[in-house]
Amino acid sequence: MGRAPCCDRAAVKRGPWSPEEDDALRDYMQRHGNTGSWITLPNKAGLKRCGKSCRLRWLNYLRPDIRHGGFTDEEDTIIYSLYSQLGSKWSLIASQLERRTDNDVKNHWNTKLKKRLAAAAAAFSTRRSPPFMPLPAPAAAHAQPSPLLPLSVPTVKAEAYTYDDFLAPTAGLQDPFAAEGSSSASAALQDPFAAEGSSSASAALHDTLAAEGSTSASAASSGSNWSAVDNAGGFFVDFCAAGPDLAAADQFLGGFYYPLDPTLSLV
DNA sequence: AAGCCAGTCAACCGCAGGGGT
DNA sequence: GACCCCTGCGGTTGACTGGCT
Repeated sequence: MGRAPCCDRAAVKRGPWSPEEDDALRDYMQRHGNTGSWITLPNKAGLKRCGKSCRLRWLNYLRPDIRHGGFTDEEDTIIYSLYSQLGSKWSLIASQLERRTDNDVKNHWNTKLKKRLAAAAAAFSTRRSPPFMPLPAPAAAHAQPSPLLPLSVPTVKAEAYTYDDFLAPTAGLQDPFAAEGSSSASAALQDPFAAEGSSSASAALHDTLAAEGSTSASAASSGSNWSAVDNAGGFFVDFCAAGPDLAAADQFLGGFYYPLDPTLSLV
């Protein structure tokens, strides 16, 4: 037995909303706002709709402060990055994007980004074996939540995101290696490229890959590994707690998609 | 012109969790 | 603590559309 339906299905209209219904809901919300409950709103607004349907229609479509479609490369980058950290926490991801709904982000991921990611992974796997994993796995797939959370992700930024944007220490950032007594590991995790003598993370990544003549790079220090694998327009960078021999990824900590050129897209 | 197919996205469904009683 | 109500969320469905044969 399932839960009782929230409303009488025979008495309410379902399916696509008509312009008249949109007008009625929009007019009601503009006059009164949602001061009461969504359950009682349909009656007050003269709608033969379920309250949940009204809520969804307003939040995902009629609300004036949202925009649809046309995701920018910058937004795509943020979505890739946050998905690698959070998994399918669409409301959290949407909260990092201006005027986007969770439903829109979810649809965008399922219809476009996921396919681009799969295509990039397939293209990569035909060339060589990745050092650890070619794609950041969703957080939900890991037994432990990423200790890198909460993220400090800028929501308004004109230029491409850099390595530092996503891993800069924040007040809430925990040092995953502090308990292990390692003083250098967290520093290495925060800037594994610093040792390369480069002033910028992207330049260091470029240099590292160029020096290796390779499409991937990795490094290990006392307690952490990082690895980067390329695709057409950037790199997937993963961070893992090192295993006993420092060569194996023991625990996935986080990762992000790092676009070397924001004007390029995957695939 | 008709049928098929894939892509897109609005909408639905059911569950989880918070708050009130 | 148990129960109920309501909201929020994520997974899924299905209508619609455009391209292709």
